[in-house]
Amino acid sequence: MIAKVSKQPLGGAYQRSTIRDVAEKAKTSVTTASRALNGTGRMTDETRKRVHEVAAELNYRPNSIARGLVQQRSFTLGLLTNDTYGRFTLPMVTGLSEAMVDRGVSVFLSAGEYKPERLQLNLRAMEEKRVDGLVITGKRIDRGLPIELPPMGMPVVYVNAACPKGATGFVPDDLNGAKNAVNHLISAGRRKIAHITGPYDFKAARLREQGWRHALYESGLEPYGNALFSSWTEAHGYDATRMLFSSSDEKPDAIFCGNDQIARGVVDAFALLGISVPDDVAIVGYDNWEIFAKATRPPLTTVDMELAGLGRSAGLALLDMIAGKVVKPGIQEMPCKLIVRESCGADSGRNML
Amino acid sequence: MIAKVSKQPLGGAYQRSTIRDVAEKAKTSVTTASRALNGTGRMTDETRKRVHEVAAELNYRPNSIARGLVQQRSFTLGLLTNDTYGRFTLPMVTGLSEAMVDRGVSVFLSAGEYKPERLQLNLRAMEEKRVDGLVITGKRIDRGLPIELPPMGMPVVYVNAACPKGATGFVPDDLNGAKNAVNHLISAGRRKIAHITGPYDFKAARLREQGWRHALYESGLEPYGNALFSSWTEAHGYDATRMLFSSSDEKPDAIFCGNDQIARGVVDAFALLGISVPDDVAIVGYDNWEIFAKATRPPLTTVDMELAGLGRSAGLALLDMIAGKVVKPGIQEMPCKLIVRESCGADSGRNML
DNA sequence: CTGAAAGCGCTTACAG
DNA sequence: CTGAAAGCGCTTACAG
Repeated sequence: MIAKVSKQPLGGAYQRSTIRDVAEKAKTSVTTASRALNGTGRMTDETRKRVHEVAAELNYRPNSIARGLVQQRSFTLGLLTNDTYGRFTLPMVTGLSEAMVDRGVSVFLSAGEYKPERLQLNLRAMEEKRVDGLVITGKRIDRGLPIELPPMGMPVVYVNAACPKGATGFVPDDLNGAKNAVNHLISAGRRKIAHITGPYDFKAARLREQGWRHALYESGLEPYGNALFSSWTEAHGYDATRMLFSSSDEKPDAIFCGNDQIARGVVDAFALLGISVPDDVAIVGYDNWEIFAKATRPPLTTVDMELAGLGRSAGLALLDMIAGKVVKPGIQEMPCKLIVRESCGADSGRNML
Repeated sequence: MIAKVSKQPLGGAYQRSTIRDVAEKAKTSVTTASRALNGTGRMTDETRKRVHEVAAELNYRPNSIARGLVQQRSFTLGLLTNDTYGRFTLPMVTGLSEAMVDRGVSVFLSAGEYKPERLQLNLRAMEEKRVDGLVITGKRIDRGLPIELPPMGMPVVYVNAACPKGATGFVPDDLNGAKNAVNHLISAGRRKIAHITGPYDFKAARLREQGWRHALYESGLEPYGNALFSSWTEAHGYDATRMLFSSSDEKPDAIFCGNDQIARGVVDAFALLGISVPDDVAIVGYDNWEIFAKATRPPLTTVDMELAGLGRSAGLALLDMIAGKVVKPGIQEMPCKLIVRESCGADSGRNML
């Protein structure tokens, strides 16, 4: 016997079975069918089982639109971002959407919209879709999105973006991420540790620089010169390295880099200079952007910001807010994880926390 | 006077105004308000204008859930992908979602779900949300997604993924993309053009190889040896180049690479070999993955698959299918675009079509 | 333990 | 030109 799975009206769209179909076939009321399917109410196991069987037979899918209308919940979230390249957004949204789908919640993505009007248009579409909450995410922790939120009431969570007072936000703990990285170099015996990083104007760059200083200070070491702030590019790592090694000063035995692209530029410069990594100089990057970190020769030891976990935590917090629970406001700093590969001369294959 | 924008019930969620509020305040029936807002029906301009003013005053947002219930349309799309890294998905989804938001349609993203059960779970969530259609996308054009679609009726479009018979799909025209790239090298005076690319097992690799052969054939040139198929990695480009240049044979004066990572490896190998790019050897990559193409020294001439356009076209086709229009089935090959930078020795700054 | 009925916020024949 | 009423597919007091 073949289950009746579809009723195809002439020329119309695919027609799904409704809860009425299920109720009729299971010889119960719609009320009871609804309760059986949702695991609520009290009824004989026999009734509940029968309803479930019929639903499976009819390939029934509850219409979440109808449910949303009565429950005043859409079981959807909106994600607003201005991170066009997607470097930060994608892992984040992966973690978010995986955690959400397990709870029956789907995520609307608004990607690559960097113009304020476009962002606003997206927000309006999400308002009309009655998203239950909003995740706002950016590519730097010290900038908000140019967007005007709907007047109060809609739960919002910020990820890797500036977060208004009283709101809830999640960012990577860059200070300690950097400290751990530098401590790793120190414990591997390095003493003259330089720092090449992104623009001073980025809070992430300043935090990582602080982490570098703190770790050295705590071990009684001096920083090797000042941090070299500039752009987050390979070119900066490359140029800064050539500059560092063209002087006649005492050379560093390690370089902590503000991101993996810079680290890649550093390693490439050493290759051309004939300086060996990690024998002569140890390198640590930041981001664990695998397409760089793994392709560099040698592969980079680097700090992973655990962006998927960030997305996941933000989503769960948002769900709590939606459920009416009180969520601690303020910025939550989530731990980063050092990924040890070969560029720092320590045991590779071993991951330190 | 301050517009009344919210009614905050005690402890409850933010309460929006409904079409009833608008109708009452504009002193019309709900029917008329609905028609005024939707631009349908006939009525005095005066009435229509009044309704719109009141709606703006109340900061009214039509409840697309309620509308969806009666129109049997959700104005949402689902995107299913197994491209965890997001290299292909992100530009695609950007193009898709930008085109959709302008038409009032939002996109559910299911990212990073590579396990069949997870994909299936996502699909079920989207069925329950009553998405109007599905975009299925992958990272290679010769593989489908391990997913069982709901029995007939739901419009589906495939992007950069294998596409079942009778379905509609969009892929980049890799054959002509490669031909154009090689023709560009030929017109720049190169005659001994080698090809280093990804695994033979990938259709994209085979198509690009064919494009290379065809372009050479049409100009009466011989391919420089056989294409070197292996992995899509920098390491392969690096190793293949060292091999090519360690033999005593006549050296190629150009290398067409199957992707930008390979091209990067090739250029890096030349840097260490002391061979000048583009003076001694010209290089063309594939993908226009800017993080590679622009950071390579010199920056890469490369083929852009116009993934955003692919996403956009797929979305528009899907909308047509949803509207009941007949969409030509089969695979649509979309043109690629050669981006000229400095690695091929032609005028840089000029983009050829 | 079970069900009839109201209602979520819209749209759309149908009637005037 | 305008409106009263039915209905989309559910959930949930309320009643028995």
